[in-house]
Amino acid sequence: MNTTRGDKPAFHDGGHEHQSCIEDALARADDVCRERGVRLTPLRRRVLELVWSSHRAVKAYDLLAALGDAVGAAKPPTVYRALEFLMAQGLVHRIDSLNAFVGCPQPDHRHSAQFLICGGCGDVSELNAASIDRAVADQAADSDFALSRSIIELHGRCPRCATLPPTP
Amino acid sequence: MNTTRGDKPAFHDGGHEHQSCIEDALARADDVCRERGVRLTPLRRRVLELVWSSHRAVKAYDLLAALGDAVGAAKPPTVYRALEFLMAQGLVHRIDSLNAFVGCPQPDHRHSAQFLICGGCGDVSELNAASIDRAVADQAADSDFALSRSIIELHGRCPRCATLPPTP
DNA sequence: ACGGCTCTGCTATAGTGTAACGTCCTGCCG
DNA sequence: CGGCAGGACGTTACACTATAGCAGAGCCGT
Repeated sequence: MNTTRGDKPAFHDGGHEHQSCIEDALARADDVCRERGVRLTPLRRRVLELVWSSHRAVKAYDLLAALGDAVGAAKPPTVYRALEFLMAQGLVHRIDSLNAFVGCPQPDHRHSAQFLICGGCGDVSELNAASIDRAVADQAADSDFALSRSIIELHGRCPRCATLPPTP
Repeated sequence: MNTTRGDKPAFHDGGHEHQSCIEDALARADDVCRERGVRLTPLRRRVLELVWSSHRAVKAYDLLAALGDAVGAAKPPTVYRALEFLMAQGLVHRIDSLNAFVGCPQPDHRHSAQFLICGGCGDVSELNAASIDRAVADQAADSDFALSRSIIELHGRCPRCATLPPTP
C-alpha cells in the first residue's frame, strides 16, 4: 500500500493484494457515511466497489456494463446518480481529462488533489502535495482570482511503465 | 490588454477593444503557420477566429453552429479536424473540464499552461507560472513519474465577478 | 396510517466525439 | 503538359458521454 505521504508516495506495486484495497475503501466509505448520516445504499456501495476494482480510472459506461452483467442491464442515470453521490461524499473523484472516475483513498476529509495518470498501465495515483496547492493559491491570488476548485491531472509514465515508448 | 507576465497578469477588462485581440491572434497564427510551413486554410482560420470571438471557452458544437450559419450546416468532423490542427500548432488549447476550446495567446513557443476559469463571466485566462510548473515537476520527480502533459484548470471567480455568489 | 422524503427505474433525448470512405485540390516531378 | 502523391474537406453513419423528467417503491418520523 501507499500513503501518498511517504518517501516514494505514488503508485502501487504490481503484486500487491488488491482485494484489501477494495475492502479498506469500502470500510472507510461505511465509516464516513455513517458519521455523516448519509446512506451508502447497496447500489452505491456496489458502484464504489466497481470503481475500486482497479487503480485505473473507470468509465461510467463500463460501470454500467458491469452492473448489468447478470440482471437486466442498468440504465445510465442509475450509475450517474450513484457516482454523483459518491463524488459529493468525496468517495470518488472524476478525472476530467479521461471522462472517468477513480476511488479516493482519503474520503474522510476535504482536500484538493492532484492526479498522476500513467499512459502505460492506466493506473492513477492521487497526490496531496501542499507545495502544488501553495503555488496554485499564490498564482491565483496574484491575479485577484477567487479560487474554488483546482483540477490538476498529470499525464505521463509511472515508474514501472517508464521504459516503454510514449504511447499517449 | 494583458501580458500574463505583469503585476496583475490575468483577465481582460470589460471595456477592452476585443476586435484587436482577434486580429492579433489571427496575425500571430498566420506568422507561425508560415514559419512552420503548414497551411492555415480559410476554414481553419475561420474556426480560429470564432474561438477568439470571446475570451470564453467555446464548445465544438457552438463553432459548428456558427460555421453553418449561412450555408448548409457544417458537420462535426469539419470542426473537430480544424480544432485538431489548431491544437497541434498550439493555436488553441482544450479545456477538458469544460469540453471546450480557447485561443492561446502565445502560440509561438511550446509551453505548459494553467487556466483560470471564471464561473461568473466564463472568461478564461492563461497563466504560464514557472512556480506551478516547478512544484508539479518536483512532485512528479518525487514519485519517479515521467511527466508528459500537465492539465491544470483552476475554477473560481475573476476580480470583476468576485462579488457575485458562487454559481458554479 | 399518513405524509414527506429519498432512492431507484425507466424512457427519451441532448451533447460530445470519431471511423471510414470518397472527392477535390494542390504542389511536385518527370 | 500530364500524372501522381498527399493533404484537406465533405458526408454518412455511428459510438460514447450525460441529463431531463416522470413514476413507483421504500424509509422514517409523527
